[in-house]
Amino acid sequence: MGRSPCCDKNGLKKGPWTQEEDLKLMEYVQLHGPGNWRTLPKNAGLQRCGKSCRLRWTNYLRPDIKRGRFSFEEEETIIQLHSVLGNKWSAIAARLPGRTDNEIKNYWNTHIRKRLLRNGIDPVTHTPRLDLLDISSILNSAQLNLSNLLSLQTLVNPEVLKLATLLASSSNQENLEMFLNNQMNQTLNNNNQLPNTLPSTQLLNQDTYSQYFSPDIVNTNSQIIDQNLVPPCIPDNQVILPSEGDQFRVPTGTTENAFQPSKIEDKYNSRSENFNLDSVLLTPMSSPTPLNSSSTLVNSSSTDDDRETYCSMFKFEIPEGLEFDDFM
DNA sequence: AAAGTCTGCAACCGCTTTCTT
DNA sequence: CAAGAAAGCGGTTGCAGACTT
Repeated sequence: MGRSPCCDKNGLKKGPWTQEEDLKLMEYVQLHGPGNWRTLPKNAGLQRCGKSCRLRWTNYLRPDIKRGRFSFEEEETIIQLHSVLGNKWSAIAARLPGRTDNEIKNYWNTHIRKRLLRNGIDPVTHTPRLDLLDISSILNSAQLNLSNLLSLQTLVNPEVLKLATLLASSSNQENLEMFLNNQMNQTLNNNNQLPNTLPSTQLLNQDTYSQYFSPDIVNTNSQIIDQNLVPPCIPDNQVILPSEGDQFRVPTGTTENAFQPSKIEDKYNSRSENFNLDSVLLTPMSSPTPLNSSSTLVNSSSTDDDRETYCSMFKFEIPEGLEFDDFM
């Protein structure tokens, strides 16, 4: 059988902690150390449940907690980690000494997220928001050629645009139109969030996938940098097609041949000892939108703070040992 | 000055994972 | 090994203070 209940919920106090309660908890923990939260409230003379005590200690009373405003460096770290880890607040907090997951979560929701939205950045995908654009008018009015697409590069999610370029350059304009329409519909269906996954679930199998793309687009799961966090998505030296739910990106500057399986395999086979194909494919390789004064997202009226935040989101590291040009 | 609205954050809720018996 | 509690975690809520009308 399991353990006995941690506490009788009846009659236990809830809500804000008083100074007296804080003192009792601090004194007890200083004497006996944190842990054993089940018996702590009774032993410390607190009318709280153990869970409440644990939260109060870890989020507020712990002596190593750094209080006060987040520094620029901390904010930048949060944004970068969030782009990789998503809402894994505890994982983010583990990399920010003195900050709790709750504090980071609150700061994200009340400050960073709002600023990103204000700057036209999707806080979920960390890319410019596709829904801010009228893709349908682009499709209806403009010739879908390479130069038109490239002229949009400062506006559209660069990954999507690159994929569009890829398709456009291979005389695949019908597919491009379908793809962009699907991106747009998906965006609207997802509360205006720019999707990083393929447009809809019925497309996410190998058969229907080929409606849109030739197999030279590699599944990279490129938002995931830390391989320890996920099962390897590139088994052995195989280049695999996306499966349901997989994410994909195409590096900036990719030509249509760059991701042909043979190219990847050649690169893999000729790798040096420390060349790690997984890390290459798992790492976002784009340096997406040119952040210059003509960008509509970072313009002359943006504050330095805004610029820094925006720029910082796209700092990705290229794995050591990778000659990126060789891939192109 | 009062009422209404917004903002930030501590604390709670409920689900999942880990641990103990 | 199973049952069930503790611990961990992310999402949400409630409230106090700040700000706006």
